[in-house]
Amino acid sequence: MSQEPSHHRPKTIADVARAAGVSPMTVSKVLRGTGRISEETRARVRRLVDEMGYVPNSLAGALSSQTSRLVGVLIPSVSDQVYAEVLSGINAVLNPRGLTGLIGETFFDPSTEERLIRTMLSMQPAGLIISGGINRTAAALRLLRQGGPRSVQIWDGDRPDLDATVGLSHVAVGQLAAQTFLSVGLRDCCYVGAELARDLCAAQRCEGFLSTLRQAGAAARSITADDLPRNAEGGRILTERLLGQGPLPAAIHYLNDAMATGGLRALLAAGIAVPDAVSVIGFNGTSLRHAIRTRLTTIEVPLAEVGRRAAEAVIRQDHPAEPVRVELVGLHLNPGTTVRGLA
Amino acid sequence: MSQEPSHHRPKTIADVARAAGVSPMTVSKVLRGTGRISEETRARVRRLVDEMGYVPNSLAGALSSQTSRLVGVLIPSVSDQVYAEVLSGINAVLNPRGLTGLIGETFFDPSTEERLIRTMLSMQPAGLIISGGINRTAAALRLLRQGGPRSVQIWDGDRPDLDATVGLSHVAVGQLAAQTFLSVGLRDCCYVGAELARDLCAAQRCEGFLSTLRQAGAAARSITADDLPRNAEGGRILTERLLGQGPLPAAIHYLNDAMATGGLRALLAAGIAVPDAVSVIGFNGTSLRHAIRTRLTTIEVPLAEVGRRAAEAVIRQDHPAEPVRVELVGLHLNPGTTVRGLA
DNA sequence: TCATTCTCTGGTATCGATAACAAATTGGGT
DNA sequence: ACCCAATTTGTTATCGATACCAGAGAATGA
Repeated sequence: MSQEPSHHRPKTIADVARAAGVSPMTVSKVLRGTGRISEETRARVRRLVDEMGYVPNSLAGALSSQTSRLVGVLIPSVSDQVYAEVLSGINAVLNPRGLTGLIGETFFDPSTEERLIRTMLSMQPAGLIISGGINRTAAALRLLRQGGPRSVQIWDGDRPDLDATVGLSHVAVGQLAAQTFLSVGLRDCCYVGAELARDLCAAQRCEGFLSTLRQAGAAARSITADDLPRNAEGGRILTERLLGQGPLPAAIHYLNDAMATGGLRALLAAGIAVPDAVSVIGFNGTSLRHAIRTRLTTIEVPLAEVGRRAAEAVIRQDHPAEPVRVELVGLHLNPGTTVRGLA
Repeated sequence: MSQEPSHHRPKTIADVARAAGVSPMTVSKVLRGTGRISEETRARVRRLVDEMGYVPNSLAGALSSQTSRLVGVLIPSVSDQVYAEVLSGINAVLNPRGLTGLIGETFFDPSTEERLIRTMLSMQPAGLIISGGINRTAAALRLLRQGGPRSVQIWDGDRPDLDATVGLSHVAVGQLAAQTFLSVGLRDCCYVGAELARDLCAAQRCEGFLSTLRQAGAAARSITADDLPRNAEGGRILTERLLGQGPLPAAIHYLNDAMATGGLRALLAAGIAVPDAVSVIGFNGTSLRHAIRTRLTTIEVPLAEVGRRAAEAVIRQDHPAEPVRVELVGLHLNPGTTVRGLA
């Protein structure tokens, strides 16, 4: 509706410089607050920048200065509440500092992860935050170690990797669930999960759960599937399968709260009382803390904090060759109402 | 542990070219599959690229070719399940095409949004996807219209804006909730929400809800707060406030399912039967579809589809100056069990 | 007065890739 | 043998900013 017919060439720093009667270098310095520029020039340049609606080309800037304001973030899935919370914590640290997150979803697939790492690295990010608990390809590891930007592993604290690690011990989660059941005298327990072949963190929780029970002489088994989703529906189906397999366990630990919720539905539908007949513990489902009537007993982790600390680690400016740093976050048992006899 | 002491300068296309005995241009062509290169050279270059672990610098590539493989995405919050689903849909389209999303959270704040738009534009993205339902600053609008990349508004379909819009009619959501209540004879209704001053979409749902009821001669009110979170806790607090304000409404429509869940808890805690004494309708809480025992009646929107279609719109290569395109997605009433007398 | 130090500003080369075009090579066809 | 076309490869300029250093004035000190 106005101005030049169209394609008004995007403004460059040179346009601003010309308008302000200074050199591009001076404009650059004003914009970045480096060097010594007189207050007068500074004001004039800033006014021009505003008036002209000049937006710097940070691709060019990054190329020239060899430092970008991008941070790559690789997580299994953004629609999984657990990782979304972590992502939110990451952003809370990056954003105020002018850094922007490049987001990639691996869906627990090593080759997808490798492809994304390659893509991220090609954007010359200031750092990389990558979810652990996945079987990295050799090529992916090579790429990360080739003297690229600092990389931080999150989530999996049992197998620290990359330049730093911020996560939790998934083995400890399984142990805590087992000990909780044992502490109230439940000695026939089952782990229910999906995709354990790909999600090594879930596999560790399962392993920690089963071995703790067995060491205590309790009965321990698991029922899993690699082709079912790790949501309420998957939990429902696996629980129905479990119900069809003969005697009921006294307690069930689910891969996550979504699956536990589906499981509870299946149990209730089958007329099995929770927690009187079967006790249930989930894992980390933020949105279900406040569920209705039946409050799921679950193990919680400070998800946003994992993200924040990972982001802080990735932008830290310390000696690059220092030993691998590992930070673990704590676990919290939310008692809920689905474990019989729990305080 | 090996190789050069450290700082092995990252490899460039020139290094690969030298090793392969060809010019950088040839390597570039092989890597992008453009131009005509003999099969022999092609194979040699590819082998070298692999062996050397060369990763292209796409910042430099973008600067040179004036087209990046970045798409900016601005949503209110990634930890809000609703927007996370949308983001997931966006990624599902971008990722397979080698595009990467730059993520920014506005938290419904116009000045944060403006700052993020500026940041995104500085990365020369191929396009921008921005959540609507927020009072954009004049400066933000100016930036977007200054002939930058194609921008697509999502979520808010009532006030189309930018180069294209993919969303839903929030007014229609409110109307649907109202009509549902009216259809079963509930004529004293209340809207419960938070942050309506900033989230214009929620405000429209409220408006559509109240005005539909009033036009039908039913009693309609709302209780909101701008300083409460839009989650279960906020829902609980506001519902308690509502309970303290005298006579109970016959039906409540909540801003989202998280708030509705908190509200249900408050109602049950106060000994108020749902749906016998009070009926409840939520909005769009994907994780609660399968809730336990009490299944929330809610209005659902194909969230991932909104994301997918927005992503498709942003990468579409059609005439840039075509009229604003608007795509609306449909609403779906999930009957649940919290509306008395609903089929 | 002149050297010296600050303060402020600008010139030049460069970051790593690609667009556009030019050149070299090859293979027929007559 | 020669020319034309097709195929393959290379040269040069450029994208928009910044690092690095040089240079011009102004202020200070002796």
